[in-house]
Amino acid sequence: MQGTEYGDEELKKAMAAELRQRLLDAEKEGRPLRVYCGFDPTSTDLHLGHTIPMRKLRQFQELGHDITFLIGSYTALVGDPSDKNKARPVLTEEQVAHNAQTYAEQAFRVLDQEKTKVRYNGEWLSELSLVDLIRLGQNFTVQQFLARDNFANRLEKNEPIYLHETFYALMQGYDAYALQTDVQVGGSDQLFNIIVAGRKLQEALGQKPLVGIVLGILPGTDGVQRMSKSTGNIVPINTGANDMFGKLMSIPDFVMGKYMRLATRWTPHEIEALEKDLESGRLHPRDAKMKLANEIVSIFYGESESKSAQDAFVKTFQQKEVPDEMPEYQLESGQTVLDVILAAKLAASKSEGRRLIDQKGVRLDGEVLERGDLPFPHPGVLQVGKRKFLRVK
RNA sequence: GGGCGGUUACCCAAGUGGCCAAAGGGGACUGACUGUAAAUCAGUUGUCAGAAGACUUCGGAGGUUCGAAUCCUUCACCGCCCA
Repeated sequence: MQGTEYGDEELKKAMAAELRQRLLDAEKEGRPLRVYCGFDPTSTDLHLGHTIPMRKLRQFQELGHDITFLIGSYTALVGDPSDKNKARPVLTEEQVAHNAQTYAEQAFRVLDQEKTKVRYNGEWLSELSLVDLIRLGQNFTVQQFLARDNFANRLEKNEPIYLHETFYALMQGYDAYALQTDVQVGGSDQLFNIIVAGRKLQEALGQKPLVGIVLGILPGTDGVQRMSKSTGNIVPINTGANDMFGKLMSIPDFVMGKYMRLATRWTPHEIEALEKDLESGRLHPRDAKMKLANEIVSIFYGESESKSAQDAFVKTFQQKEVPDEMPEYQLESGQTVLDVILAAKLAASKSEGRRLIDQKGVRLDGEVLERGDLPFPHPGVLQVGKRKFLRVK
């Protein structure tokens, strides 16, 4: 149960016990557990936060259980109201289909494609009639919803709570029923949907209530806020090993523990040992973070790519050497320094380019360039800021 | 249906006729330092211009005024309360 976060010790115990019982039952019946986690395909890129429940699915998979990667094609059509300030444009079916495709592709960096069922909740949700929906609703009271943290908070702050947000729980609960779920995995923000909605609906519809595996939420690169695209603190999983390594090295020290628990394959014991070494000073925080970054990058890109990402990182940032690989640019006659910066898109505007030069952030072969309006001095390696390099020929 | 309030830059948010390209915070970026793209400290953060300066921006459109984010009209969207 590493990385779980029920926010309630009793619930955790109950779930652990039920899981044990369920495993025994399944064994008796000679079948694997049906485990699923749902993802709403609202954008094209999965990030590290999404992969936390996926890795939990993977563990079940390795133990021989039956895994469903559920794509919330129907729930995504409605539009997730969590960014409730903005009317999020309702996605078209094409967009959803496209996003779903990229989600599935990325998901197989974590899951075993051969053994994973991919399902879309539109398969059954689109079949529900209004009467069906009303019947589902009869299983819940408004008070139950109002007791839920995020609704209670919003009520308190006089912020809107949309009616369809309550449908969300019902839809998700119905997913659990439709999949005859034994175990549902999700983040702690899904606690209500999983534990209240899913279990209750299953019971009402004559199924045994599922066991919820509720995982902690991974903070973003700022170390505090939940990782999410709109906050701009994500570690995307599809941008290459180097980028991922660097992004991971930029997390604050204090959040390393959470990353270790949620995003690595390490055992609780190993993590404890690491943390002890950190505390006693035997292990340097920087080295611990490198180990962490290396571990996580390996999960997605494999050992050798991760190793070379680490080498590149050390070279560039620790030893301040020029990286081996960088984009190239063919100098044209008469171009000024600023022209080149702009042409190679190292700055978004001339003003920004000037600022960078004023701030001594532009170097050619290590020499700070003081003027942007002079002709480009000579071919060489142009560095803009810490991370942008360009080989000018 | 009635009453009240809101819409400001990447995000949150101040500003209620000139001193506003617009406070503050977050984020992002740069530099110093270092232990890394951690932490800390300093700076930058509309566009164009070498600079003086010019231009565009405060939900949309129109108007008043020498001058509007600020006042008026109108349209759109949103929130809260009462029913």
